[in-house]
Amino acid sequence: MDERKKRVLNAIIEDYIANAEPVGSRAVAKKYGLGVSPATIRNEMSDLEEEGYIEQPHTSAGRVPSDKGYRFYVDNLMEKARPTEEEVKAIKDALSGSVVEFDEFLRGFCNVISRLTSYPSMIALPEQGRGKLVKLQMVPVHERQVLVIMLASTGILRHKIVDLPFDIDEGEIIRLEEELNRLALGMDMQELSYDFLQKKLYELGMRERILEQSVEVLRKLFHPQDGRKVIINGATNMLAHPEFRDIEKLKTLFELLETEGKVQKLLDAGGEENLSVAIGEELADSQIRDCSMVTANYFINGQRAGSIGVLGPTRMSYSHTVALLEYIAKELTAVLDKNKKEIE
Amino acid sequence: MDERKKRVLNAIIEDYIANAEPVGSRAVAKKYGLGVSPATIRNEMSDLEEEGYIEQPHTSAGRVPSDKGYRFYVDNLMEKARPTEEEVKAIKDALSGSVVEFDEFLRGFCNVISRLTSYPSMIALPEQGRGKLVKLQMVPVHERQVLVIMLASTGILRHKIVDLPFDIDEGEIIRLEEELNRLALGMDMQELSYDFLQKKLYELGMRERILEQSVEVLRKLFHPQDGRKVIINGATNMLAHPEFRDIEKLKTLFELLETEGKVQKLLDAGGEENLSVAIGEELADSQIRDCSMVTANYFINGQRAGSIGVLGPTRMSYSHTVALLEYIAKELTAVLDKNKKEIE
DNA sequence: TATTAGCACTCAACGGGGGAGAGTGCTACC
DNA sequence: GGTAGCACTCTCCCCCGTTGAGTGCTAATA
Repeated sequence: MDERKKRVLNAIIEDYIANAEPVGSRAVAKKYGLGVSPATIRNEMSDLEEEGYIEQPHTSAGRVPSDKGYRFYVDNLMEKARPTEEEVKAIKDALSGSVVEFDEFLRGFCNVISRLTSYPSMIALPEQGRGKLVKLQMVPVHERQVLVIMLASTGILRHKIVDLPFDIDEGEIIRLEEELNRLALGMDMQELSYDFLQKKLYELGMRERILEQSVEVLRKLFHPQDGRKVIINGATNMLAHPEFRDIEKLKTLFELLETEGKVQKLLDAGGEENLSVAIGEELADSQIRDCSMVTANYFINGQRAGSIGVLGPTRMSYSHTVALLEYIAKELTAVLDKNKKEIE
Repeated sequence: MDERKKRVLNAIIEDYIANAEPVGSRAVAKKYGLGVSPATIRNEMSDLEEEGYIEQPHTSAGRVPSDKGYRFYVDNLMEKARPTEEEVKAIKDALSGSVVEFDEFLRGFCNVISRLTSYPSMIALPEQGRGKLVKLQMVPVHERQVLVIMLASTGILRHKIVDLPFDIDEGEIIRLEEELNRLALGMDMQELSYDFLQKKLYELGMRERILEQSVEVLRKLFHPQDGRKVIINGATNMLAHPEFRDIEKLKTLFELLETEGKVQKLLDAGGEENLSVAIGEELADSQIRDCSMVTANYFINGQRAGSIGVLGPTRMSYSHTVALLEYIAKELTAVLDKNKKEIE
C-alpha cells in the first residue's frame, strides 16, 4: 500500500478510535497534516473502501474502519505507546504483594488492569500449579474431610478440601501424608496426575487400606471438576462506550462474561503467542462481533501458565492496550520467576 | 383505609409490578373484578393519589405506585407466595454441598439465589468465624510466611497467610501452634481478638521470642484489613427490566455494586430483623432511589452471622422475593446448625 | 348518598414533512 | 496527479398535526 494511503487509513482509524464518529475527508485533511486537499483524500478513501479497509455507514457519512482496516492498522501502522510512569508504578505496586495466595493476588491484579485500560479484563489461572512440588501437607478437618495443601516451587499455594468416602484417623493421615510426600516431592506439578501417582503407588507395592486411601485422595485431588478458573473484572467499563448504548448488545456481552467457558475460550484463542489481538469476526465467540480482544500469556518455568485478556469495542485503543498488556504480562512472568528462584 | 380502596391499591401495584406500565382505571375495573365501574375506581384513585400512595406521571397517564404505596403493600396487602417445589429443590440442592470452604459455598449459593429471583443478589460473610475454635493449625510456607488454618465448631474453615517480620524455623512454629491451641481452643471465635489473646499470653507469663512471635502472628491474623467480604452475583439480571433501559442509571447501579463498602452498607441496613424490606428512598444508598432491597439474616449459634440481599427495581416482585428469601435464610441457618451439631 | 354514563380535556407517542448540515462523487480545470 | 466547485444524498432534528389512552367533571340514576 502506497505511503499516503497508509497515512490516510491511519488518520481515519485513530480519529475514529478517539471520537467514535465516522471520519470525513475534511477532518482527515485538516487534522492530520497530509498537505493535500479534502478532494484528494476523498479519492484515497474511495480506494480504501474498495479494498475493504473502511466502510461507509451511509452515503453522506464519513468513513468507519472495517475489521480488515483495524487488522492492517494493528499489524502495520500502529505505534505501540510506552506505558506511562504512573502505569508502570501502578503495575509494580500491584505486583509487589504476596503471590502465595495466587487467586487472590490475581484478583487484585485483574482489577488494576481494568482500571488502567478502562476496559473489562480477565485472567485465566494456570490449569494446574506450575513448578515443582515443594511441600504437601494434609490437615484433617472433619471425620471424612482432609484439607490438602500443596506448595509449588513457584511460591504458589494450592489447597483443596477432599471428601473421603470413609473415616480416617489422624495417625493414618500422617502416614498418608508421608507416603505422598515421598512419592511426589520435587516432581513437576504438571506431571502429578492421578494416573501417574496411582501407578507409582502400585509399583511400590503399597498395600491395604493406606494404599486405597491414597488413591482415593489423589483421585479427588486431581479430579478436574473445578475446571480452570477465570477472573473477570471491570465489566462496568463497557458502559462508557457509545457502541454499548444498546441494551441488547450489552446484555449479550454481559451474559457472555458470566459464562466461564466462553471467557475461557476467548482467553485461549491467543494460542502460544506472547501477545495476540483478535478483531471483530476473528474472535472466538461470534456473539460479540463488534468487540476486540487483546490477550497476553504469562509464563512459569518458561511454559505458558495462563493468559490475561482485555476486551473492548473493535474501536478500542489498540496502541495503548497492546503496549500495556505486553508490559503487564512480562512483569508478571518476571515476578513469578523471581519468586521461584527465592524458593529454590 | 377502606376495604375497597385497599383492593384498588393492591390491583394497581400488582398490575404495575407485572407490566411496568401506568395502570388506568379501566384496567383495574376490568381485570381485578371489583364489580364497580371505571368511574368509581377513578374516584378511589384520586383519593389514593391525594394520600400519596400512587402517582401520576402526567395528566393523561394511569397511576404508578409511590414508595409509600409499595410500603403499604408490603406491610398490609401482600400475600407471601410460597416457594414452589422447584425452588425448594434448587435451594436444598445448593445447600447439600460441603460448607467447609464457606466462601466458595456461599458463592455458589448466591448464584442460585440470583437465578431463582432473577435479580442481583448479594451475601455478606460473617465478620469473623462463628462457633468455637476447634482446631488451629499452622503450616510454614516460606521462611517468613505461615498459613494459619482455623476450624470452627460450625464446620467452617478459615485460612490466612500471615507474613512474619522475622525468620522462623519449623520447631518454633510447632511450639507456637501448641501455645496458641492451648490458649484458644474451645473459645468463641468472636472472642478471639488480638487484644484478648495478647493479654492472655502476658498473663501466662510467657517469655521471649515465642511470645513476641505469637503476638505478631495474632496481630496479623486478626487485623481487620480484609474487612468483611461480600459476594455479588447476577447483576446482569437488571438489564431485563425496563427501568434500566437508561444507561446512566445502569452505570450508577453497576458502579455501586462494584463498591464493596456500599454493598456492605445496603446489606447491613436490615439490622437484626430476620427479614426486612427497604423501598426506594428508604435504601441506605441514595444513588439508587428507584430500587428496593430485600435482606434476610442468617444465624450461627443464634447470633446474626451475615445477611443475604436481593436488589431489584422498586417495582420488584415483593411477594415472591420476600417469601423466597425468608425460606432461603431459614434453610441456610438450619444447615449451619446441623453442621455444628455434627462437629460437637 | 354512592355509583355510573357521558363528555370534554390533556398529554405522550407516533409519524410525516421540511430544512440544515455534513459529506460525498463527479467534472472540469490547473 | 492534484484541486476547486458543485450538485447530490442522506441523516438528524425540529415542528406539527393526529391518535389514543386516560383523566376529571357533571349530571343522571339507583
